[in-house]
This record gives sequence, structure tokens and C-alpha cells, in this order.
Amino acid sequence: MEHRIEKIKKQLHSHSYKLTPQREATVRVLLEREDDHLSAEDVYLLVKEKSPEIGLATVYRTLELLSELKIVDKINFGDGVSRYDLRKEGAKHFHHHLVCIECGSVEEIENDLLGEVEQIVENDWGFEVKDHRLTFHGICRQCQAAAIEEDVQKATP
Amino acid sequence: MEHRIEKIKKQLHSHSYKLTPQREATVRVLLEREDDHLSAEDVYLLVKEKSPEIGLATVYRTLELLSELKIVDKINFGDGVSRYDLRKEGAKHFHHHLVCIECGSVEEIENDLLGEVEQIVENDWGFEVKDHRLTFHGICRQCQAAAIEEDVQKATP
DNA sequence: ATATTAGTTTGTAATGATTATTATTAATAA
DNA sequence: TTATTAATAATAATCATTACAAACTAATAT
Repeated sequence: MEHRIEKIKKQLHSHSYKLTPQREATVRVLLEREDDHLSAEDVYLLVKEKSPEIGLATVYRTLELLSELKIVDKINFGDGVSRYDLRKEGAKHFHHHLVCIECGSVEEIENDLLGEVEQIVENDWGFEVKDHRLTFHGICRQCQAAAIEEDVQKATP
Repeated sequence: MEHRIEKIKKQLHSHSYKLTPQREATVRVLLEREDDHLSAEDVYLLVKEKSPEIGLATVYRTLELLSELKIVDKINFGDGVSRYDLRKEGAKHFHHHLVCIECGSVEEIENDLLGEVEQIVENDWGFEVKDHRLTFHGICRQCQAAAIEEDVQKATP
């Protein structure tokens, strides 16, 4: 934990930004809830628990800054809210999402699914790929199970 | 053109919705500007040229309806605006985007890049894939050329 | 120590996209 | 024709996000 904070502090410094108490509090929340795909509002409320004097605009600015420095990914599942994910240490951008269209759950998967696909894009379209966003929409395991359950119920009334 | 409108009309009817004049005008705009990734506002302004009495809320409702019926794809490039693309006839969901981080241009590519990747997701995560969104962020051909141009300028002042 | 400066934060106002509401109109059924 | 329902227009309301002005902080120069 402290180690990662230290690292982020250095990243900020190398761009002549400072790790102010507000920024540190924000980063700590992101670290604690690493897999949660928090919205700015979520982050704000969580930071407020420990640092009640922080302002919403500060949280937005901090998240924007972290996103510019590629410390967090700003992602969008199409529900009108941006979500912010701390990049995992060592992780490249092999970071995809499974969004369930039944229950709305979001699972995160980590796998280099697109290595050769990026090659194809570079070769066939002359587009220099820096990053990608890949989201699958479908039915999660739980909802599949629930659907089968329901069918059984109907069959044996 | 008329053929596709007729088809959409049937799709609406099969869900007991009607192809009202306003809805038809909206669909016509989407057909005319098929590759343009229009925002709701864009669509509204274009529809207004031919049907000045239409309301913005109607356009929103129509686009939402078409999106629910999978006649259009509602997509989001993270710039705070939803964009609406008519699904191409016969096209499956092999429909990806190349977003340039320099000039902001969006190119659309059509290619089944993810056939086997979807298989992997289904097998390894038990997630039943219905659809996906794949966006590449990087430098388009034009901006690459421009960058090289600039370097030449610097080298020979 | 004091003044200066740049960077940061706060609280709030403003903006822009989208959604909800309400009254009206058109289409359909009885 | 009358009653019912669906769809629309105009506008108000909402929600996420950004802009702004004033106050504050920390570092640096005097």
C-alpha cells in the first residue's frame, strides 16, 4: 500500500505535481476499492468519510489528473457515468470488462486477448494503436443459473 | 432505402410500435448519414431541416427505442455524448472503432476480429457473450504523416 | 522575517446532455 | 361518435461534469 502511494507520488513529482493530502486521500480510496469501478461520486463519498472537508471538484480534478498520467483508467459503460480504475501494477492494458445485461454486474478480466488483433489493426488500417477498450455484453454465470432455475420452476408447478 | 425503411417498420410493428412520421424522418437521417456516428443533437438538427416541427425529446425517445430493438447501436467514445449508429444490413456485430487521440477522428472498421476471443470468454469465464464493444485509441494515418512532416521541418530549418 | 509567486482547494454557479412532465394531438377501438 | 390509447411538443427538471472566484498553502526570493 505505502509502496504504491510512494510510487504514485514520484510519478506526480516527475510531472511537477504534488501529492497533496486531498490527492493522497483519493488515491487511498482507489487502492482500497481496487476492483470496484467507482464513479467520481462514489469516490467523493468514500473520501469524505475520512477527509470530510474535501470538495467534489477536487476529486474530479484529481481523477482527471491521474487519468492523464495513466495512473487510472477512465472508463465508460454507457450508463452516463465515468468510472475510474487504478491501473494494476505491472499490468499492461489487458484489462477488459464483462457487463451483464440482466443484473448489471461488471466483472473484470485480465488477459492479453488482443495482442494479434492489434497487429492486424496496425497492418491493415495503418492505425498506430496506443490503447484499447474492450467490453463484452451478455449474461453472467449467476444469471444463467437463475434462468435455468426459473425454467425448472415452470416445468414443475 | 425504401426497402430498409419498410423492414424497420415491420420490426417496430412486431413490437406493437408504429413508424410515425417523426420516427421515419429520424430513421431517414440515420440512413443518409450511415457512417457518421451522430449524436442525438446532430440527428435532431438534421431531422429539423426537413421536419422543422419535431422536438428534441422525440428524437431522444426514438433513438432510445431503436436502440432497444437493436436497430441502432448506442455507443460512447467517452466524450460525454452518446452516438447512434444504424446497424448495417446483414452485418453482425463486427463493428469497431479507431479513435485518434490527436485529431479526434473516428474511423469505423468492419471485421470479425473477435470470433475466437468470444469463445475464450465463454469457455474460461462462463460468460454468455451477446455483444461486444471494441475501440482502439491511437494515432490515425493522417496524424502519423503530419508528425513525420513536422520532424522534417525541425530537421531542416 | 516578509513579500511574492505559482499551485491547489473550496464552494458554488454554470453548462450541457438527457429525462420527466404535462398538455395536446392523432390514431384506434368500442 | 365517443372513449381509449399511443405519441408528440414544449418545457421544466435532473444529473454529471466543468468553470470560476476567492481564499489558502507552500516554496522561493528579497
